[in-house]
Parts: sequence; structure tokens; C-alpha cells
Amino acid sequence: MTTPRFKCKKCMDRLCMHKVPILSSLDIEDLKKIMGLIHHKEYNKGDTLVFVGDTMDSVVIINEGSVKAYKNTSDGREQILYVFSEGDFFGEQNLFRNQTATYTVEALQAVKTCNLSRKQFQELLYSFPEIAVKIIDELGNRMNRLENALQSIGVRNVDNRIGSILIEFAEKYGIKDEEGIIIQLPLSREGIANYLGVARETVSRKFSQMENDGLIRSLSNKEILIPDLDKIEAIAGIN
Amino acid sequence: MTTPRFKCKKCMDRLCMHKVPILSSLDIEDLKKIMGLIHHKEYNKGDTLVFVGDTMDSVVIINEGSVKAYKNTSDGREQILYVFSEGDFFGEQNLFRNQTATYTVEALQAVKTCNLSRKQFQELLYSFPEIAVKIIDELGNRMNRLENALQSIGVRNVDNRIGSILIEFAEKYGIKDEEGIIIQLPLSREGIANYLGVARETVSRKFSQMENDGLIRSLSNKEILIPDLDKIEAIAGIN
DNA sequence: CGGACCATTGATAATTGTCAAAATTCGTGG
DNA sequence: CCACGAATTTTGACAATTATCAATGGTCCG
Repeated sequence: MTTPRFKCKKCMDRLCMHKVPILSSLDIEDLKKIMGLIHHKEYNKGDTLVFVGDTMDSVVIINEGSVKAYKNTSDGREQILYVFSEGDFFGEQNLFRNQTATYTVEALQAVKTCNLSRKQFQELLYSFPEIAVKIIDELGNRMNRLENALQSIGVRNVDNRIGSILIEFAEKYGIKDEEGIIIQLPLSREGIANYLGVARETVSRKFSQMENDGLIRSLSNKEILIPDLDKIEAIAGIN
Repeated sequence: MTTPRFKCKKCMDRLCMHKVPILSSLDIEDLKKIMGLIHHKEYNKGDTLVFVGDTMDSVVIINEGSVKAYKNTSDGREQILYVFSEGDFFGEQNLFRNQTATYTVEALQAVKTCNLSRKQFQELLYSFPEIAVKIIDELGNRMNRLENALQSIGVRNVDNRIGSILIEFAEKYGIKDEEGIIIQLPLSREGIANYLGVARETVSRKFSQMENDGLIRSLSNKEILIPDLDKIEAIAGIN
């Protein structure tokens, strides 16, 4: 709960909304109207935002931090389906359709969210139809990613998959540097393993091997440097 | 090309539309209006309806037969993403969003389709907003299935997955019989393998083993009998 | 600095993939 | 309706990859 006291409530709201792609088509006036509707929440690393089976009555937009959305098997194995970060949203399925949460959502870091209740969300869609278009587009992206992930886990070898996840993270979290691209990994080794459908130790081994080959450089547990993304793309397989 | 000559064109259209869940909320009068818009096509087993990367300008609804939607890796491995059959549709992504086909679609049997052009589809959505709701619902189902499939391939063992696909097919294609449930498999062994992300031979071995254990009975290559679905569910894992 | 947590490495086992051959099934045409 | 050839499936033997178990090493944070 480290709310930065020096930021006024209004600034936070503005900030929040500007980060959200689905609201990005609206102008300042429209944003002001929505401002009041948004309800903020904060979570600590490890907190669970939503449990599988929960009845959800709001759409959650990530304002700060990132979360993992996953399913567990009865014997405790975890499959991560999505990593949501700033600007991403979830819970819309439970408003459009009459179903409870199909995955658990857990904070990977300190997280701040913007929440819109079912009613508010519906009013928003009604007032600003262009938002619906953005949502459909984002759901399409998500479906494409799931389809690619399914192919990845289904028929591609572990090296391919590791390469793919590095590219995915480089695009989403990478910062260009004179030495290459620095990635702040949102997931631990175990998290990466659970995202790729392999064992923790396998990820360690592959990373070690890639470091030996000069493909990556481990700066810390949660930070790696990619000197040459082309080489990673070669490993991922053009597809 | 075995069009049943004894059925008039009108009957075929009616038949088509009645099979399509997304149109099922419309009454006869409304259906009649749509009738004229639909364009029919026929394909033989093995024909490709859509290639990855194709520009699609219509939504395709399966009227008869079934198809597989899949992605290929550069080394020729195939991952089946969906099996679409009577009443299912595809291609909507390419109308809602500006993208080309993300998967190849191939006929598993003789197939008849009902096609709606982009413009016709948009008019339909405009005239009958309840169709949009059905589509959103179906896309939600599809997303749920993809999420489950990802979990399946990611963390569940092959026996679990075989069990799951048998249940899936039993629900979709199963016919109750005094001896149990008879399933007309839409996919060959190789198809099942490419759906589950395992090798052809592995599917054969697991089926043989299950037959030895009395869990299934192979009636022919494309037809199996499940005497007791509960036992299959036990293998699939309750989840 | 200490302790908890996370990551790495090694040794081994288990599962599944691969290759090859045999058996079965299917569809076609006689 | 049967027979033939093609296609598919099954089975076996073996190899490869990855999971598992166990121990060590490293990192982060109060």
C-alpha cells in the first residue's frame, strides 16, 4: 500500500485512463466524464485479485504493475494463460456472458487497478461505441496469442518456445540500450516454466546454455540483456 | 458433389439456417429475409477452404460435414486449433479486424457451407443485434476452449488429454446406444495426435491400451464405442 | 548479517518421439 | 460382392528429450 501521496487523486485518474488503450480514443472531455465512474484498488505482490469460480461484477483494468492469469490442475500444476500489465484488462467475459471466473489472477508485483462495475461498463459501451470496437480488437489479439501459444506448446520444441517468450517479453517490456535490449522479466523462472508448459529446471538449463552461447546475459534474476534479437528470432523459428 | 436432387433449393436454405445457432433466435419471417443473402459452396474431403494468409471477405458457416483449422510450423508439423462442424462458423475475425486468415481450414469430409459476405454480415448484425450477442457468446466459448486446451497440452499428461478429447467428441458427436456411447470420430489418428500435440504412434498406443483395459472399443478406424463414460472422465481428470 | 526464497546443476528415471516394418482398413473397380 | 492396392494404423525397438529428485549455490530484503 505505497500510494504516492504527492499525486493528487485527479492526476492518478488521468494517468490511469491515459494508459488504457481501450479508452485512448476518447478526448479529455469524455475522459473527465468517465473519471468519476472508476473505482481504484491496490494489491501487494502475491495477492490474489480473482479466484477461479468467483462471481465477477466488474471489469478490471491494470493501471500499474502486472498480474498472471492461470489455471491449476488437481495435482497443483499451474498453467499461466496470460500476463496482464499496464493497460490490459480482464473480467469482461464475466459481464458479457453469464459465467464465473475461468482463471485465477494473482499480482506479480504491487498492482493498482481501475475497476468498472458491470453497470458502469455497460453505460460506457453505450455512450462510447468506439470502445466496443477496441475491446473486440483486443479480444481478437488475445485469441491470436492463445492460438499461437497452443501451437507453441503443442508442436514446437523447448528452444523455440524459450525464444518466443523472450521475443514476446522484449516487445512488451524491453528497453533499448547501447548493449542491446534489456528486459525486466515479469515472471520468475518458475513462472516462465508454467507459461511454457515445461519444468522449472528446464528453463534454468536452457537459459544457462543460451548464456554460454552468448545469446543472453543475465543481469539479475529478473533482468536479462539480449545483445542481438535476430539470433533469438532464429532460435524461436521464423514460423 | 452429391447434392441431393430431391431437396429443393429453398428447403436447403431453410435447413441451413435452422442448423446455425447464431441465427436460431430469428423467427421464420426473419429467416426468409436472410435466405437470399446466403451463398452456398461445396467442398470435397481434403479440399482447403482457406489458406493461412488469405484475405477473407466473408464469414463461413458449416452447414454439413466438418473441417479442421490448423497452423503449420516451418518443418511441417501441424497443430489443429479447432474442429468446426454443423452450425459452427469461422472467418469472423477477418471481418471485425483487419487481418488475414491466421489458420488454414481443410475439409475432413464432404462439406457444404453457407457464406455471408462482409457487407451482408454487417447488415445482418445491424438488423438483428441479437446475433451479435450470440457471436460474442460463441467467441467466449471458443476462448474458454482454447484456454482449456492450452492447459491440457501444457501441464496434463497424455492419458488426461486423450480422455479429454474423447469426452469432447462424445459430447459433440456421440450417439447413445444400449452398449454405451458410439462416437463418429471426425479426425484420423494423426488428426487426433495433431490436436493433442503428440505423435501419431502415441495415440495408437494409448488407444490400444485403453481397449485392453476395456475403456473403449474400436468399431472401425473412425468409430469407437465408450461403454462407460465415467471411467473416461476419471482418466481425463476431473480438473 | 541472516534467513527465506529462488535459481542452478547433477544424476537418473520416465515418457514420448522416431524410425522401420507388419497388419489392418478402406475405397475402388471389376 | 469380392479382390486389390493404397492409405492408415498398429506394433516393436530404440533414441532423445525432458521431468524428477536431491543438493548446492546465489540473491534479495528486512
